[in-house]
Amino acid sequence: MSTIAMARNGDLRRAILDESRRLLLEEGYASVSMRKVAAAVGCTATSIYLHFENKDALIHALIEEGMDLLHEVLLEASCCETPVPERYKGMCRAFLDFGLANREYYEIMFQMTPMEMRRYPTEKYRKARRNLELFAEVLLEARGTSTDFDPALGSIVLWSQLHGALSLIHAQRVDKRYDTEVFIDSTIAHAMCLLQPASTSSPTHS
Amino acid sequence: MSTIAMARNGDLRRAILDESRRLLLEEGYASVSMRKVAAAVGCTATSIYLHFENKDALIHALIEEGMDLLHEVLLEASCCETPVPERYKGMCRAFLDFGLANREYYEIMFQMTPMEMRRYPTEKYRKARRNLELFAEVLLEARGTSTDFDPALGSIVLWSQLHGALSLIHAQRVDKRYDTEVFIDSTIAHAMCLLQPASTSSPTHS
Amino acid sequence: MSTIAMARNGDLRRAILDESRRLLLEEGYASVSMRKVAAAVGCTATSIYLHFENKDALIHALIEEGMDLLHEVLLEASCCETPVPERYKGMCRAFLDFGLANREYYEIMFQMTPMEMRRYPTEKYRKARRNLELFAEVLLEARGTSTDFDPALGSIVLWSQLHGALSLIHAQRVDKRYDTEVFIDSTIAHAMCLLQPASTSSPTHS
Amino acid sequence: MSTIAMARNGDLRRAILDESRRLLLEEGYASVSMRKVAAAVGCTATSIYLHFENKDALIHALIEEGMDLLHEVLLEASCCETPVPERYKGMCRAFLDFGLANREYYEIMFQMTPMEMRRYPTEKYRKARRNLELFAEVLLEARGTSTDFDPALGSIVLWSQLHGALSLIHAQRVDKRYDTEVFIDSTIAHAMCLLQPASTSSPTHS
DNA sequence: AATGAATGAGGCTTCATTCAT
DNA sequence: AATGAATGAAGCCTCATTCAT
Repeated sequence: MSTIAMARNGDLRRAILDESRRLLLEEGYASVSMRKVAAAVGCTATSIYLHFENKDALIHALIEEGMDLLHEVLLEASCCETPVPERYKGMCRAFLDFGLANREYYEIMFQMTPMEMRRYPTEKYRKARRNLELFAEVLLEARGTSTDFDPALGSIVLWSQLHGALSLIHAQRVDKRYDTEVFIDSTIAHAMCLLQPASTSSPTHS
Repeated sequence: MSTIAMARNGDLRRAILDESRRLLLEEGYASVSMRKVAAAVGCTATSIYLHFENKDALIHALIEEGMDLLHEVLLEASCCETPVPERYKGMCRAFLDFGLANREYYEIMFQMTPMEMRRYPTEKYRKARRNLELFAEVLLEARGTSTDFDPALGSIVLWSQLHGALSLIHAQRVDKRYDTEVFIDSTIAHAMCLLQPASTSSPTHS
Repeated sequence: MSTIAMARNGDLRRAILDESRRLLLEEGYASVSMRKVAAAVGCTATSIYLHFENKDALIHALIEEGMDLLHEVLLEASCCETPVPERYKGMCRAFLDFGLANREYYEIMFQMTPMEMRRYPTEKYRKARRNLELFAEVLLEARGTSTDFDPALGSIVLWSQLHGALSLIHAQRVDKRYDTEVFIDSTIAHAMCLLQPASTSSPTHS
Repeated sequence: MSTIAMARNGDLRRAILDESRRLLLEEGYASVSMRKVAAAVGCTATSIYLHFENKDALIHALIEEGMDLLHEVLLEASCCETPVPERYKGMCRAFLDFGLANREYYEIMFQMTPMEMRRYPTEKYRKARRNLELFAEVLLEARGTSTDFDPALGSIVLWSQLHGALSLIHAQRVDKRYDTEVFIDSTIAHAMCLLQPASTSSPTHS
């Protein structure tokens, strides 16, 4: 035990976060218990409380890390000088890839209900919202603002669509006949619609 | 205790299902425990096992009820003779309304991971798939089949989008500045895109 | 369920005993629970109580059957006209074979302490004792009665030795280097000593 | 509750072991449950898990204590300079006395089936085997090694005989007409046979 | 900054048994 | 002769958290 403790060189907080994330990703949310994290990190459960007020605070910290990671990924996809459709597509793909590669991370970030978790502190939500703003920006660039189109609202719609795709994939609800790759491509194709005004043709009634 | 027991004359199974749903709605999945359900219903935990083999079987029964309910709703929205775009829109709205009105059902039906729950028995999945088929049918009617479009795949994409919207609403992740009604309308508007072939031209605005 | 019930043709008591024995032998004592027996037999747990006062009574009945079975086996080995040493050896082997072939049976017959089980009714013990008497008889025939030798006591000593061998085998405590067959043979060889007066040679002190 | 807790100042582990043994002795193995032990010792069931990984680990600890105790007793009986027959007899008696005086230990040490208990860790079996080796040594000294006699095998046969005697006594299966003392003496007398080659001649009395 | 001991609540599940029908 | 509904006790175990050191 002391050897493990030695290895982490004083930065217990860091070690706790790392092991929590590893446990989350490798063994699922149920394995992120104070005891198991402590065991993995080589310290006492009690020690965790010196660095995190309680389990929720630990989870919140993980969520924050996830949000930052996602933000980096999206920033990179959005700040380049590629033309709008490609950039938009790249951002969608970046979001989806992040969700696919970090299932459990993604779930605590976006799937958890306030009921299951003391509410994620409000000030941190702002950080999360930056990601949406990146989507809003590219939508603004593509379609401008009009009475017909609100980029902020559009970004939420887009996000919800991408989120839905990830959510079903994670829950293994997508028909196995379709490869994840195929489904992802169709999802992106559908998301591209948001770059253009709705076609005026069809909806007659209403 | 006997007074409570009196209250549910005879149909304990029904009472268990109802209380489970209520707990699910009011306190979240983690709170649905055999003990709590028993307490809520006014019987022993053991008694639950007379009606359900184990906790999973109880959850599965709820899922099945939800699936049936959803199917009814969608059938009604789909079988009428209204023209395609209206019908399609009606089905989307029916799905969303179902999700909004039955969060407790919806979450166990579509949000739960196989890891959290012994897999939902395969034969029951077939029942669940009927709902997707209704969507596929209307998409087929609207767009036919082509190398560019697979109605079955389209129905999954549609479903995933609607699901994403519900999922974020349930998780209370949608910006409060937007009324749920507004978000729902935009969601449906976006879903309408699937009725038409993707525009071949690149977007015009830059 | 009714088909199974049909199959047993009114003799539920017999079916219960048969399934209990099967469960005992195939799945171990822990699997002999009223519910499991009932499930195996295709009736209600309650029904068992119509035929057996309680679980102990059911176990007692099994024990009795076991005792009878063992008695048959020993009778056959003892009543023939073979000369004493062979007959004696045959009886030992019959006892050991019975124990090897009916592990769980054997354990409820001889291993269970009164603590684990309401005491086996006294009148039934008499039945059990018949088996010892067969051993006593052959010992009497071989060595007669003297101040040095009491056949009844000798039969208990013999029985305890054979029992010890079976008990260790059942508990898988015999060194794996020795084949069960080899160990059994040595056991019998040692048991043969009882046919002869203790050698006067060695024990000097005391 | 605090008064009981007071009583065991500091050594909870010891108290748990002691109370487990007492329960084992007084109520049998089936009654050794985490809850009962906790109640007897005056702590929470949870607390037991601070000292023992699970129920098996607790039982294993008891077994180990028993093994050590038995080894001490046998060592003392075997290391003295008394001549072989006396020494051998002393060891037999020591083993039997240990079993009589420590039924609770003895039963978990030698009676328990792997099915009832996750297998006793292999490395601890080595400790148990030392006891057999003491018997093998004295048999070797008495009879040497030959094609007719394998001291190791002989020690197992001896052990099984002694074990059988104890097992029947514990299960209260020995006819009450015979005093335990008398039965024990006969057992030892029979065990003495192992010190000498089996007589080659067939028994004389018909 | 960290630990070890302890707790109380609660998780799912199985059991033998009873009672009214 | 048989059932179905129900119970209360108990099984093992894990959790987040606290407190004294």
